Amino acid sequence: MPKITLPDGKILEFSDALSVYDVAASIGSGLARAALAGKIGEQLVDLSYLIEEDVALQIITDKDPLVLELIRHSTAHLLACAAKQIFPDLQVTIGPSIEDGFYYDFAFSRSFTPEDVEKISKRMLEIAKKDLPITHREVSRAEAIKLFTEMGEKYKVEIIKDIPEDEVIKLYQLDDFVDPCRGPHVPSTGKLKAFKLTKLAGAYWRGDSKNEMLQRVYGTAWVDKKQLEAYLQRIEEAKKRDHRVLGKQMDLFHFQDEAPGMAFWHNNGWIIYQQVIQYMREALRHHDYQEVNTPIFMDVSLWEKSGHWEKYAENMFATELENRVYAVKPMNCPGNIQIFNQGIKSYRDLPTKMGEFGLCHRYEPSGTLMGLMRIRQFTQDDAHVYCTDEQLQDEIGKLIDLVHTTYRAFGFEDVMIRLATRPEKRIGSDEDWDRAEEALEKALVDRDIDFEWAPGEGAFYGPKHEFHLRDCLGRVWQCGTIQVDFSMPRRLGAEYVAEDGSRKIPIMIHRAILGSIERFIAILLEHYAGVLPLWVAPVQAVVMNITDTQADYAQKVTESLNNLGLRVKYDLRNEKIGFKIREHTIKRVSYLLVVGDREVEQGKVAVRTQAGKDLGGMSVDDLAAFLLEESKQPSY
RNA sequence: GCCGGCGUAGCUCAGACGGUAGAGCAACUGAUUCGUAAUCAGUAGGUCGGAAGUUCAAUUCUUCUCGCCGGCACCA
Repeated sequence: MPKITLPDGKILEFSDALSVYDVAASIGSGLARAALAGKIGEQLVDLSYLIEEDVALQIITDKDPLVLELIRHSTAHLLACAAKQIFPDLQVTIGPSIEDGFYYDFAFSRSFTPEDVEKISKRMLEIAKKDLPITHREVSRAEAIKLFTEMGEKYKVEIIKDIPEDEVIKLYQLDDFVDPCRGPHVPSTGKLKAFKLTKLAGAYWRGDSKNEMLQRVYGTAWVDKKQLEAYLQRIEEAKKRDHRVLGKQMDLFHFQDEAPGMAFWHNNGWIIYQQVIQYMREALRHHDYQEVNTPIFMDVSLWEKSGHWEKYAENMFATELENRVYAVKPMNCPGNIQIFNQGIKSYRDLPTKMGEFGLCHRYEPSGTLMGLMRIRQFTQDDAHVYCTDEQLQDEIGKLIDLVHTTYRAFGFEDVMIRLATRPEKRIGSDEDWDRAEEALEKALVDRDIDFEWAPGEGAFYGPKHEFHLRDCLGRVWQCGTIQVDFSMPRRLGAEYVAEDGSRKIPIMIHRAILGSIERFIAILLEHYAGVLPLWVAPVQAVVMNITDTQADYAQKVTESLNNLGLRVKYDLRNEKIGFKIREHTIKRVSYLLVVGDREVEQGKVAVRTQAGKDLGGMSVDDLAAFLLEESKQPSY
């Protein structure tokens, strides 16, 4: 006699066990038609789920945000079903739902071509149209293994063998396709109304590069066509703000074949670069840092001492000259310690904070390079804090605050934080790692900051906080890090004289806030779609004349603004004003200043924002004051 | 590094049973002097990423290679 509590508190009583679908039908035929699944407690269940006891039940329809995951997962099954029908000798593996969509990994004797994907997609549409039921049954482990062994699905057999003993094995059936799966799924293929296969890619079996590579087909799925279209539109829009596209439009930087993973910075881009560094430089001063600079490459012996040569050499560039091997720095820390080591340091000198805008080179695998986001030559806004045991916690806390202040200054609120712990490849004792990890965790907990654990992802010399920002397509990139290191100072002989006269080894905190300046600029560009805050914008305004008559005036206005330290250009070309406006709008110039006879007469300029807003006529003095105010650096 | 796709004018892209290529924009020249997202006309511009092979002939086919893009693995 199940008693069913609905979300509105209403209680339905039934004399016999019944399915979720039956409950929906008892409420109304419309609901029965719209129902896609049920939610019992926190658990999503199939419509066919049999309710035998008293439960709190919610009927899930396509209005519910939870349904997207369900639809995507079912669409992945649909994909596998279609693929298997077209290529009977391929093997299926896994196919989960992911953000915005799903994928399915297949093992096949040859590679899929885009045409294959086209065929599969067509078949998917056909099966969806037929509105075939998606059913399931429970089987024993032995039965499941037997079935998939007979089918030649060795990956499935492996998966089944890994399912915990006490878990029931359910086989979901969609047309002739059977897949062991936890479910739940939508009740029939007709519910899958809006999907599209999007990408073809390789992926290692079980995510391990030692295993064979499978073929992954990505897709996206939504509850209706309208949402699908909106999503595709969104992706198109996002691509327009790709920093690589903006880099060309705004004339910021370029890459060329001879220097893979290394940017050529043009004047406009370099202005951004310098503005960003300038801001950080002043923040350093404000927070009692020194600023230093160390060599780009040094004898390999130093890297042997630091542990890099053992743990990190495969990512380092090196060259042999004068019978000695020089390694190009992938990090600034060993060099930085050399500065700390000059002269004798007292406990009174601690904490010592040394910042360095250090140019690093890392030999990144070719397949990972991506615009400015992942490159081989970049500058870090690096710093090292040398402190005592007692100071450690406090210093970490200050750094977390500084990271947040800085991100806010650049307009970022959406920051994801991870705590990466000891990796397999590491130096230092387990006790040190314990202390370091605890200190990092405590700093976050004390501040009530949400974070995720990233087990095994720390640096080889210490655990770290990772601060992640998103790019325009939702990919997250690590920017800032705070790393606690007990090993490097010892290895490289850093020490200070303690109060009792003994020599002690300081703890070192490595920290980068922006991370790589290049990556940060890429994210900054995408975040603002190129329309940067005025204080970073490479061209803050362009003065343009309507006809030749105002050319002198335009030049004079430009000059007077530039004399105040603003970054203003003029455009006196013999072009219509609409043409000039369009061009500079595309180049993301912040303010467009039009001067015609009217403005010359009144000693004014007509001001228009990049977004096309007309701010009307302003006197040159008023304009200057306005621009100067807006181009002030944020506080630090 | 691995899987797949791509590489043609400064940019965005088209194209060719194998017979050495085209558009728009940009550039240049001229006309036009114009009020808030493209004025008109003309001119010039390419070892079709690089190397080798097949062929009478390769930018097109094959192999290798470099680079870029999307994923995967990696990302101290």
